[in-house]
Amino acid sequence: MGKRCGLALHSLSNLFPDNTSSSSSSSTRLNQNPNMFHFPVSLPCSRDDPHDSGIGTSSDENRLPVDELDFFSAATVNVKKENFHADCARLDVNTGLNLLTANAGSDQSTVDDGVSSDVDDKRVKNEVAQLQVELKRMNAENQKLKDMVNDVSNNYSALQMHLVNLMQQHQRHEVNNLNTSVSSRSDDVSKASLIVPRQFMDLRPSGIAETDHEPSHSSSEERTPSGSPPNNVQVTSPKDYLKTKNPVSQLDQESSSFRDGKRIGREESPESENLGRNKLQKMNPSKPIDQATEATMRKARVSVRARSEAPMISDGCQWRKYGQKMAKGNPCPRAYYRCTMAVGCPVRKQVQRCAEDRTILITTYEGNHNHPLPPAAMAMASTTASAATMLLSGSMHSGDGMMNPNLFPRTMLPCSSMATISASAPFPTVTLDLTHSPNALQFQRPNTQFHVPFPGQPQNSTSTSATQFPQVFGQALYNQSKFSGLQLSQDIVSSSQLQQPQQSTLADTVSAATAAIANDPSFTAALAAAITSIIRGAHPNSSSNTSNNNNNNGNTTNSRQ
DNA sequence: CGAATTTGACCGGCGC
DNA sequence: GCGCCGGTCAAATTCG
Repeated sequence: MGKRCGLALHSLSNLFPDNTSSSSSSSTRLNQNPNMFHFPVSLPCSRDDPHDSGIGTSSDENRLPVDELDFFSAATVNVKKENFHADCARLDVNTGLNLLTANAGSDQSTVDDGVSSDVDDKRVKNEVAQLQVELKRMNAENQKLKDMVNDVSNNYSALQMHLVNLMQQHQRHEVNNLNTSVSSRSDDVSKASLIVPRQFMDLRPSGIAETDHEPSHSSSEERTPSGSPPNNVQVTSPKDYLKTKNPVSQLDQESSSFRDGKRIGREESPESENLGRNKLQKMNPSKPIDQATEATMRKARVSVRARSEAPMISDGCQWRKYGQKMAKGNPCPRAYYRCTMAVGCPVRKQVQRCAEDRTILITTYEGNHNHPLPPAAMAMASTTASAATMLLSGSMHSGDGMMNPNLFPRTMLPCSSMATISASAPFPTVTLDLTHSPNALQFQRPNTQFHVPFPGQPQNSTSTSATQFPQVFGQALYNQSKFSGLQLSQDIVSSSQLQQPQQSTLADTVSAATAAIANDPSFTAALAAAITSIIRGAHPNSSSNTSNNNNNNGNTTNSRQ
């Protein structure tokens, strides 16, 4: 978790450009804590008037992050007053507690100077005492932050449900059509694409295990996950993708999957294991859901479609090619890579060009890294994880009757705008499509493919692989905010893209994207959603991942011989 | 010479 | 049961 937070927040915190602030003081504060979890903390207190905060010290004034706080000023005025003290504490936490404390301590010690010759000792003691107090305060603040995150999460869920309902109402007639299509499902692929059983993945930690009572609406028309990417049929295989409950840990689940001795043959192949497990689950519904969950989680994939002349998208990770096959229905070979950044890392990816448009490179990621990732890789990983979370979390509500499962794609996906849930693969696959024009937008009904383009993606643009993910990143935040029911201007995404040099590294693009986002008032919404996502364990590089390392390592090492 | 890639073979799942 | 297919392995080959 810490890693995840560090990553996401770091990137975000870096976003706060000094240029956004008119005063140098704010920038100073920002610089002090580039890695700090400022976002939630600063919300209430932020803003321009340090004086109101009652923190009268000059140091406080200096520390005030004008710009950062400005983002939230409108929305948090009341909160500010109500939580005055808490805000003060937050300021202390954010701005560098030690400095403030040290100053106060020194002041106090100054008073003591005439009393004793042990001024230094007393000063130190005072400082220690104050630090302890501050530490307690910080702990309290942390707790508050957790509460805030929970609130955001709850709001997220509520808004999401509300949005779904609204869209359902507006699209009811279409839903009827969909239902008709579902009932009369035929072999026609186009029809099948309309059939969209709920998504079975629920990455939310708090997520209630979604019970899947629905009959299988469809099975995989194609076994190739990315074999026919252009047509992302939005169908899942309910029975294969058993319900999941706790995302917390995808990795944990993955690693734990090695416990059962079900594996036969190649034990290092997670895919095989999962397939077998899924199958087993079908046959034995009474089996603990955990196994099914594990299988589902492991099978979850994120596919990225991007136009690129490069043979492979640079995503910050190190990969080794271990195979290449000619996939059926695609003249272009499919290359198989595994992550080599750590021994036993279970992450694999497939790279293949689109049969219809060979300028489109389809990269499909599977699994979670069991090792720390470089910033660039983390940005990508978090983006894809966020995308998956955004889409998949929507499934949670399908079980409560709030949403017609068949409606899911038309409601959720348009909102998520950048991703699709593909049923063309035997595994739940989130497809991030970077190949569509920005104007083809979210609420535009994506025909039979629920292929939703990135709003900020230039159409028909041929870009280097390195330029793709920044857009994804910005889009991810955009979608996060949107999915949370909050509005984040698309300008953020667009501007972030504009700031991207064509040959920039992923880290640079991420920074640029985040910087662009920082200029938008609704940035907080995006951050809130992102944080929520992180807290929920959507981030691939979570501490839980680390805990899984051992298991994963054992897994991969269990080769045939 | 070590590392990375290539490529044919192998394995398991799945449909017929 | 058989064949197809996706995915993986590992020996052979290539590269730096």
